[in-house]
Amino acid sequence: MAQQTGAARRAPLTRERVLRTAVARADAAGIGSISMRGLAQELGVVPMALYKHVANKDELLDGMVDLVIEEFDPPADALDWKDEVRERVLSARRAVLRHPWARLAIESRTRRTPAVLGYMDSLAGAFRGGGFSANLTHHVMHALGNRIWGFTPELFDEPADPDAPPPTAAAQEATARQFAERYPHILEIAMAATDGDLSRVGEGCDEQFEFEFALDLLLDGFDRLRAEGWTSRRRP
Amino acid sequence: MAQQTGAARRAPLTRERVLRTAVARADAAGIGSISMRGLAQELGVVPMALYKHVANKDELLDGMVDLVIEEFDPPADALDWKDEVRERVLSARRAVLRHPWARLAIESRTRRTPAVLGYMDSLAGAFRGGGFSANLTHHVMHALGNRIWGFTPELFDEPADPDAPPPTAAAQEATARQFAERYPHILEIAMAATDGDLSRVGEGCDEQFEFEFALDLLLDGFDRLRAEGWTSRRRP
DNA sequence: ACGGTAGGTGTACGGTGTACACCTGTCAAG
DNA sequence: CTTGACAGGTGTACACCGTACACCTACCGT
Repeated sequence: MAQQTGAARRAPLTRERVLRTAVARADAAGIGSISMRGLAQELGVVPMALYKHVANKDELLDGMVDLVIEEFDPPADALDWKDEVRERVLSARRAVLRHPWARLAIESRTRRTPAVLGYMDSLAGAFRGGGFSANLTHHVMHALGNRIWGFTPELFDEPADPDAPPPTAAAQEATARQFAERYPHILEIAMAATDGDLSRVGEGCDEQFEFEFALDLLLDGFDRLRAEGWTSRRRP
Repeated sequence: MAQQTGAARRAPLTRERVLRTAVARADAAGIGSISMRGLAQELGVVPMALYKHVANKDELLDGMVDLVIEEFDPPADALDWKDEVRERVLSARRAVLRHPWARLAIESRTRRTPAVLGYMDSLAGAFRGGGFSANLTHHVMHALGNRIWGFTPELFDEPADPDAPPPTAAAQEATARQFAERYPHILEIAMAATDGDLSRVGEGCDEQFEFEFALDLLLDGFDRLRAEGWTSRRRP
C-alpha cells in the first residue's frame, strides 16, 4: 500500500512484458508491424523506455524468437533417434506455424542465443544418442539446415497478398497457361500437382507434405551413413 | 553532334546502369548500403530519378538478383541428369558466392521474375529429362529448397563482424570451453570439426563441403525414388 | 514550327532506430 | 529521518529512409 500513487495505473514494464507484447502484435499484424515506436505506444510508454529492457531492435527480435523456441516440445527420449529427431523438428514446425512471422525472423537473425544453442545442442544429443559420431552429427545437422526450425523456403507458393483481389478461377487458369510456352516444365509440375485442374493452382502446395518428404529423405540418408560408419575424417 | 550540350557530361541513366551500379555497390559495401538516396548520389542524380527506371526498392532488389542469376552457367545437357543438376546448382553457388549479399536478397525476395522462373524451369527440365515424373520432380525441387540457389543457412558459423577485433586463439578457446557444461554436444561437434584444437573454432566450417554433402545426399535419395517409380499420387 | 512525352528535378511527408540529457520515485545505508 | 545512488520512464533531437506529387526541360516525330 506504500506505492498506491503511480503503481496501480500501469503494470510495470518488463523485458518479459515487452517481448510478449511484441509477439502478440506480430502474431496479429505481421513482423512488419513491429516498430519500437508502435510497440511503445501499445505499452502506453514512450519509445525510449523500451531501451531500458532491450538493447536495440535486433535484440528485441532475438528475444521474440527465443519465446517461440520455448514453445518447442521437450525431448521425449524414450524414442528411437529417428523418431526423436523427427518429433522435435515437427514440434518446432508446429510452433513456427503458430507464429507465421517467426520464419522470416529466424532467417534474418544471426545471434545464437542460449535458447537457440540449447535447442541445437539437444538435437545434436539425439543424434549422438542414436549412435552417430560427433563428426557425422555435425554434417548431418548442416544438411538439415533451416529444416531444424521446421520450415523450408516456399519455392512455388505465391506469397499471399491480403490486399490483392481474389482472382477468379478463370483468371488463374489464364495466367497459368501463359507459362506454357515459356516455362513448359513448371507448367507440367503445376498440372501434376493439381491433377490437371489449373484453376486450383492458387491453392499452393501441401507444405506439410513437402516438409516431411524432404525430412524423411534426409533422415533415411543419415541412417544409411550411420550404418556404414561414414566419416569425413582426413579431408582438407 | 546535335546534343553536345548536356549529353557528354553524364552518361544517360538506364535501368541496366542503375542495376549494375547497385550490384557493384552491394558487392563492395553489403546489401545494407543499398538505399535509393545513396544509389542516386553515386549515379550523380537526384533520388527520384531512379523511379523512372525502377518501380520501387523491391523491384530494384529483384533486378539485382536477376543480374546474379544471369551469371549462372547455361545448362550443359550432354550430362547425365545428376551431373547436370549438380553442375547447375554448384554454378549457382559460385555466382552467389561472388555476390555475398545475394544470399540474403534471394531469401527476402518473394517475386518470381522471368529470370527466376527460367532457372527453375530449366532445372526442372533436367530432372524430367533424366526420367523423373512431373510429380516426383515437383517434390524433389521442394526438397532441394534454397539449395537450388547454391546456399544453405550457416547454422554454426559466426557471422563475420568486420568491426570486431580479431579474437586471440586463447580467447577463442576460452569462449569455446564455456560451452562445455551447457552445450556438451555442440562442444563435441566443435572438437570433432577442429581435430580437438578448439583455437581453430573461429575458422568456421567448410561450407563448400557441407553444401556438397547435403546436395549429394539428396541427389542419391532422389535417384533411389526415381528408380522405384515413387509417386505421391492419391494423397489428399 | 509544334505538341507530346520520356526523363531528370525539388519539395515534402510520414515513417524509422536510437543517442543523450533529464527527471522521478524507490530503497538502502548512514 | 535524511541522503544519495540508481533503476526506470521522459523529451528532444538527429540522421536517415522510401516515395508521392508537381514541375521543368530537352528531345522527337509530325
